[in-house]
Amino acid sequence: MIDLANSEARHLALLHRQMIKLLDQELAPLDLGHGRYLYLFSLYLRGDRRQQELADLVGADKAAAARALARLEAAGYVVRRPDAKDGRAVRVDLTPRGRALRPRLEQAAENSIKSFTAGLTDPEHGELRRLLAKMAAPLLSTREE
Amino acid sequence: MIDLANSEARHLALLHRQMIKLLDQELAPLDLGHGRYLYLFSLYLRGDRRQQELADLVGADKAAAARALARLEAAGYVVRRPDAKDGRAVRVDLTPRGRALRPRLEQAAENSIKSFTAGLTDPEHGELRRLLAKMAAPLLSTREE
DNA sequence: CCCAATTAGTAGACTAGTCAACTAATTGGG
DNA sequence: CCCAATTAGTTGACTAGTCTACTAATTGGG
Repeated sequence: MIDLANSEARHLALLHRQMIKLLDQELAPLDLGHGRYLYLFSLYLRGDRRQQELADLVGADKAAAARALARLEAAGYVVRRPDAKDGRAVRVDLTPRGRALRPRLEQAAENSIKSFTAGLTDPEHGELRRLLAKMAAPLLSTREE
Repeated sequence: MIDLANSEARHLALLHRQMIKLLDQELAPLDLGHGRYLYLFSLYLRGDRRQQELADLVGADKAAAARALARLEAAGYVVRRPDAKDGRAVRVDLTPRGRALRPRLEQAAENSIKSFTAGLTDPEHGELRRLLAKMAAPLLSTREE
């Protein structure tokens, strides 16, 4: 009951906001923000997906995904076109420009994570990854790619 | 380089959003949201603080703090009045209503954290707390209460 | 085979965070 | 002792998330 103000809720919020700042610094030169880059990573794993699928992979709301992908399209990184087989769906794929971005984007993500975990030893970093993955797993449940 | 889309950046974002949802569910009956309750915890540690001090403790921007505290005042949980000694500053303190909220708020926070870490064993939960605190420490640096 | 239920996407209102520009008060060094 | 620099707070523009309500297309059971 004591020290709840100092608990994981507070630290999690603090660290997430810190991660956002680090990411935004790295991503700004690429005309990207922290709300958009994960869609590109999902498309690097496999392209040509439905919007809803991307929302699930990123763990965001479909409304958020729609807005993020519209901005990625405006930036020329993806194209969205109606699905030939399903009149409701929109298919999203990388443009050459989006594909060409990959190495720089991977570097940016790596730099951010390096700064983020600078205070931890390597084993601690590994343990953190494990714990976060374990907690996140049920949230991603069946939708894994 | 592989699996960056699955790395801590993504899991952290996912988990933070999940924590926000759990908190908002618990806090809604108290007329509170996840962006406001931490100011109350800071005031439970010690009341009658300047706004800037509270922003630092919570780890938020002074603009965010100003808005959050204005809403807490509107809800009747805190009062804000000009500092007698410093004409720039605003002092914030709990109202009786704000003080009376404490047990319910502590319960709400505890419930949220319990759901949040439901997938971890107790030792894992302890280790997670330790790692998050270690990373958050430099962000809170000198401003500890 | 048709209509009810489900699903994909969009749009609007809301929360909450950032940063930058501004005002007003305070402070400290020459 | 005064003016420049700093500090506290507010406001506005922006990002990004949520939820709800809506449209339109698809599907599946009777």
